[in-house]
Amino acid sequence: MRVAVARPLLKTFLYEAPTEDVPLQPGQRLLVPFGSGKVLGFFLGWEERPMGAALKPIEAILEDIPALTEEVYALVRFAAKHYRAPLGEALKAALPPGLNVAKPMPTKKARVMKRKPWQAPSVGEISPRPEQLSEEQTEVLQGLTEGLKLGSYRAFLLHGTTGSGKTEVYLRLVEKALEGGLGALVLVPEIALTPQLSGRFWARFGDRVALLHSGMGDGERRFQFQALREGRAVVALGVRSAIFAPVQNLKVLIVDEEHDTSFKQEEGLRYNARDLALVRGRQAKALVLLGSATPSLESLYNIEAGKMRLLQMRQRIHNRPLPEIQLVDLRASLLPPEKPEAAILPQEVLPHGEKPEEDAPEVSLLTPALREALEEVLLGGQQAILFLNRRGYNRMWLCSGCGKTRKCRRCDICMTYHSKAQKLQCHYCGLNQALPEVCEECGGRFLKLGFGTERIEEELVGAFPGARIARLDRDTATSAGKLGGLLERFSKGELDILVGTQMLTKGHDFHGVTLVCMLLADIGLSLPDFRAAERVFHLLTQVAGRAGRGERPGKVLLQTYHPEAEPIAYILKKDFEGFAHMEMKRRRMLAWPPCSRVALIRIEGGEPGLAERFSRQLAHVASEALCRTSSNVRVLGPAAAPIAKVSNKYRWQLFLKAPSYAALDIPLAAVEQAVVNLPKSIKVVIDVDPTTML
DNA sequence: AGCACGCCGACT
DNA sequence: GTCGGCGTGCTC
Repeated sequence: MRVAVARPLLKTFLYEAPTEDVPLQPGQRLLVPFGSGKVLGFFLGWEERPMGAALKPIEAILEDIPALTEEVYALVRFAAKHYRAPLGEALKAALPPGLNVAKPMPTKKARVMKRKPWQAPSVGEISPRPEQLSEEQTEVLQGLTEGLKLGSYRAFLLHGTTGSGKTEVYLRLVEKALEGGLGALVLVPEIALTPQLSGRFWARFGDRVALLHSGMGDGERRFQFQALREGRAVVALGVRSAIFAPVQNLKVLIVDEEHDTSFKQEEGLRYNARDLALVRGRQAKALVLLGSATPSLESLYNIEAGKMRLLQMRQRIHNRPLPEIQLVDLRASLLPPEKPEAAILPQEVLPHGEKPEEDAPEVSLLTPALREALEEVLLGGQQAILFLNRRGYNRMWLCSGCGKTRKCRRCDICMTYHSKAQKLQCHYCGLNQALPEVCEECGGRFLKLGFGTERIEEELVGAFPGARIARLDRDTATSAGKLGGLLERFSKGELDILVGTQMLTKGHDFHGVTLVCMLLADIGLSLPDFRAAERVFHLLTQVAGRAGRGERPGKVLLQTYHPEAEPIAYILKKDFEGFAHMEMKRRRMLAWPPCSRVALIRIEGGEPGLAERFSRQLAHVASEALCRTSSNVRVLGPAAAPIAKVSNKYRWQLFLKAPSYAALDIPLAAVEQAVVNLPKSIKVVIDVDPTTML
């Protein structure tokens, strides 16, 4: 019998079948002897023993009913092939903790003995089921219901402005599915699976919903998985790995915030759950609904190609106005007129090795315009969200003597100063370092440059002593409980101002918020990634969307050094279509996705020269393979990765850019073959359809 | 990924 | 003279 072992090996293996006649289904979990030990394996199919081959017998069958349903098994096979991952490793990735190890499934008895029924988390304010839907909601839902009735594969893109009531559409669609005895799967971004959202599903569907979230304990996750597998739960709500959930009779798949990058798994089986939702939907003859206020260019491309139908909701519910967006030009508002560049340079973009002015004026992101707006909010008893996509206090410490910044000794990255922990921290590898008094190299004193959320919080507390202020980022929301607690306090009006990072941007529905400020919109604009502009545009739209979701209209302050930059200019015009057209034209011209297909090959090694040498070799191998074909695939690079060293590994990378997915196969196969002969100290990662080039 | 086998430095 | 470093190679 053919078996895939749960190891990162491209080969599969043959074993002696059990002597008695046992029915086995593809994907069924086995225990097999492998090398000197025993490992988890997956049954693939029956196969004759080759002449003269000595095969080991399998050790045990770990389950009677396969954890992986036939449908999920087919999906994983597709994913393993598409993303070029070993099948055994991919199958393992599709299983919840506890079932992805070489042990039998825990017995029913053990499960009954544990865990009282699952409790919905404490949630604060939950919007009740509205009696009446908006006109647009009704129309969209009608289109979806008709699609569902057809019982064949259909894909829709719901482009709904922030606050237009997309979540209610999802809930109603799931209701429809359940009425028809059908199962549903809802995927949300990592950070958006807040108590608020799960609370709404729980309130509507009770324990017919299984929640699948990485923040849950292993036992809980397995329990939820089993509830789906056994049909006790019929709706799965979860983050990207929930794409493999064993929902029975699956006929509705929903991907909320489909543009979000957290749907991409960045290790092992590097799948994109949004893309796999379309594949699974096709396989299951189901309806797939992708929703977003800022659809990805990939989805817009699919609309153009007629592969998906576009549904739109342009109005906010109750016809609430979209927030007014006001530009705050940091160049004008921060600077002493006689010395403009002095304040800009040290704060953000300091060219390599250049010394900043020592007498650079103290600047603050609490601009006069923002202070004024905050005062108004506080006087009116309303709430404000301040957004800054960077945690910590200072972005970097720079020696005024020698001009060098404090860098992580394991990574090619400036360390961030954290005032609460009194540490310098590397945001890439997590390394902490005690604070140096003066520069270790020249004894110079440090210039403490750049802003993080900690610094903003401190400034706020100083500027508005009476206000109730809290910070929400990875440093304060260290657990699901703390995150929920902060969100709940804010939602109940026990806080006036919340300052935070991305965590604040997604899916939250705070009705008291009338002011949102993007403290520094420029972050991310200049990343060397063809999606940089799209990312910034998405982020700014999402942030702006948090304002004015209640009775009172909202206002957004957008602070920037680059008001002319395209994503920012289009945000100010509230012109999604304009941005999308412009960006699509650019992608087409430069042949970047979605107008092409890309694979990234990253080569990591412990010494700088090693990674470089082998990346050149692999680039050569790819080019050679392409010489023999007529396809116009291009090999870009190799070049040092933008962050050239992470955790003491030097990183080089090259790209393959192809007109179609199929054209990537020849060069990738050649690279894979060459990798086998590389020394083991070199790590090579192939990322098909990468979401980030860093 | 594990795990074993196999050749070169600091210790009982 | 050994214990052990991790480079290389294999796992049905």
